Amino acid sequence: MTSVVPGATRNTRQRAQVLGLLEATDGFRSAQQLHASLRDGGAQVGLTTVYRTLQLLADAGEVDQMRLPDGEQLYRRCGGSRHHHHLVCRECGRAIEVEGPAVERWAQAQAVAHGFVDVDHTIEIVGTCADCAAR
Amino acid sequence: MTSVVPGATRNTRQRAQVLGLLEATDGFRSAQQLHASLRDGGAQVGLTTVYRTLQLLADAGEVDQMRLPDGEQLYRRCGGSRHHHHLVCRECGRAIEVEGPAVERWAQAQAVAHGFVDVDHTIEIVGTCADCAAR
DNA sequence: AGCGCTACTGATAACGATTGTCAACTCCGA
DNA sequence: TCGGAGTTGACAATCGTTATCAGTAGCGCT
Ligand SMILES: [Mn+2]
Ligand SMILES: [Mn+2]
Ligand SMILES: [Zn+2]
Ligand SMILES: [Zn+2]
Repeated sequence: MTSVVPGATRNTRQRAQVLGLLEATDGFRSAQQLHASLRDGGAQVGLTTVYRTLQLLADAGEVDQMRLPDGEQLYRRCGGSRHHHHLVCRECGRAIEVEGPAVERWAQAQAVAHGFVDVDHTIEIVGTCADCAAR
Repeated sequence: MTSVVPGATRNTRQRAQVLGLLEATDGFRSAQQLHASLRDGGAQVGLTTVYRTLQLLADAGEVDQMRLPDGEQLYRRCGGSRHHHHLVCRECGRAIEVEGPAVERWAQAQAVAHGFVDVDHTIEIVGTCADCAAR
């Protein structure tokens, strides 16, 4: 069942192209940016399909999602299956995956201490990368 | 200059009403929810003004902002001026302010280690509170 | 290889939260 | 009290995302 998109039942050209572009891209990109890149590259993919495929990939844990201050959704091919967070450049979108076992435990402990269950968390570090700062 | 909204030059009835409602509310609420509450309470305030006032308060650090998974913005009267984060109930919006000096240092250290400058971060813990879990 | 079922696609319309517009209004200092 | 600049609010516009739905094309089956 070697499917391009885990969870989906059919392998389509469009899904392969979206995932292919994500593989070749580092840093977070929006659905619209990805769609534009595909069209520019000659690929024939609808914007709706890009959104749908990204949602499938996100649900399957194959891509990470983050949100800009203005609410726009960004996507990025996700490294391993290990739980992690991101250090993102606010200028160029470059993203570095980071882990922090201590932070995970802290978040869980805070929630439990207040009687919360089914706990989740979002942690994002934003800054300007060395390259963009030098520019 | 005892203004209801720090940074603003004039004290208006509308701004006082918005801030007054926030004072009497615990948990995160959306601009539209706050507007509806004001109208229900007989207050005469436009939705646009509610948005603008919330933005002013957020810029002044008087309210905290967070975002639901669907992108909707939520606001909450912020306790002290100390930097902190929130433990939020996904059911009822109840919010508890939490601090974690170790987490702050971790985020800063991660960024610096990768050459990032002008670092910021967002940390939110989401779960179901004891009351909502019991329901 | 051919067939048929149905998942999938995509142009388009709809949606909904937020922001822009601008004439009318009202704080507030002089 | 007056004047004008900050503020308001009904309404229009924006824009990322989702819903429609008729047409298309994977893929299991024979
Ligand atoms: Mn990742
Ligand atoms: Mn707070
Ligand atoms: Zn950068
Ligand atoms: Zn609750």
